[in-house]
Amino acid sequence: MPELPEVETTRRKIEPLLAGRTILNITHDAPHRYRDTHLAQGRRVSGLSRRGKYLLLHLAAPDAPEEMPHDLELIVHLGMTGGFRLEEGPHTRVTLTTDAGKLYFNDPRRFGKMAVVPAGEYRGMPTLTGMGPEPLGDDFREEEFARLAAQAGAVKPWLLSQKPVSGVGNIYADESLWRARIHPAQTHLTREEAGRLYHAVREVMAEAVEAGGSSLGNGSGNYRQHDGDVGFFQGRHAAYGRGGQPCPRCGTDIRKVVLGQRGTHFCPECQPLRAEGGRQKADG
DNA sequence: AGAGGCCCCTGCCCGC
DNA sequence: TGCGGGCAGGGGCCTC
Repeated sequence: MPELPEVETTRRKIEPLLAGRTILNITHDAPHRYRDTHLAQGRRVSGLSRRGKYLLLHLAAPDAPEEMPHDLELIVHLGMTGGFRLEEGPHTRVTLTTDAGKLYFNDPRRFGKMAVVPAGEYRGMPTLTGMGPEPLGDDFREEEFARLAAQAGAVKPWLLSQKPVSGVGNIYADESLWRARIHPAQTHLTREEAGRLYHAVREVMAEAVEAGGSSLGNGSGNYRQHDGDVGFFQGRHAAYGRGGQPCPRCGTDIRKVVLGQRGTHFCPECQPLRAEGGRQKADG
């Protein structure tokens, strides 16, 4: 369940199960995917935060006073199919045992990753190191976003890079571009286009978080929270997954193409590709 | 420096 | 029914 709204929903959902608990052990059979998890043993989970699509479990020494900052973090990335469960299943990859019980990490495709690191020490994790601002935070500023967008190549792969803004994945990139009426392959956004996209990203992310994210899949239950809850933002998708269906704004069939190796959905009428005509002087 | 391609994995759906 | 191909919400690494 892996874009920002799904990760944030996961964070909120598992926080009551983990906050204040002591980790007794973490077991798995893939040391290269789940690194140094033994370091979490005996630590107290002092809080759960999120950065982009990464979940961060704050790990404090057992005897550390409340006011002392945590010194280790368990970083969790859900990949494409990762999620937590209360019951063990055929795709359980990691078992997390605390003094309150067990929590299982379910991940059919095994793209998910975990690592225990010193707090804030993200060397060797290029995406986390180069992560752009949180889309719903005060650090995400329209002027800076527009400045970067003016220099960027195709806008959708640029959004997916996590550099201009964090947490945007394939669904919310398509939805944000649809809302901003910008073609996914548009390069060098104008100031007006960048402004529309900035606000679209913020709106889409805020609405999706409030909706509990998007739960795709065919009802078989792959994409849901540990307690069985599903998000309902998928019912509001205007472009993503709607190839061949009418655009909610103009009725033209949504087109599906491949861009940057990712399925990409857009309205050819509302989101025309603007020709990069006569070079303008970049004197600003 | 930065963009594009390929790879990591498994499951499911579709068409033949 | 069986099987091959294509596809899937991500990101790291390598190559130009």
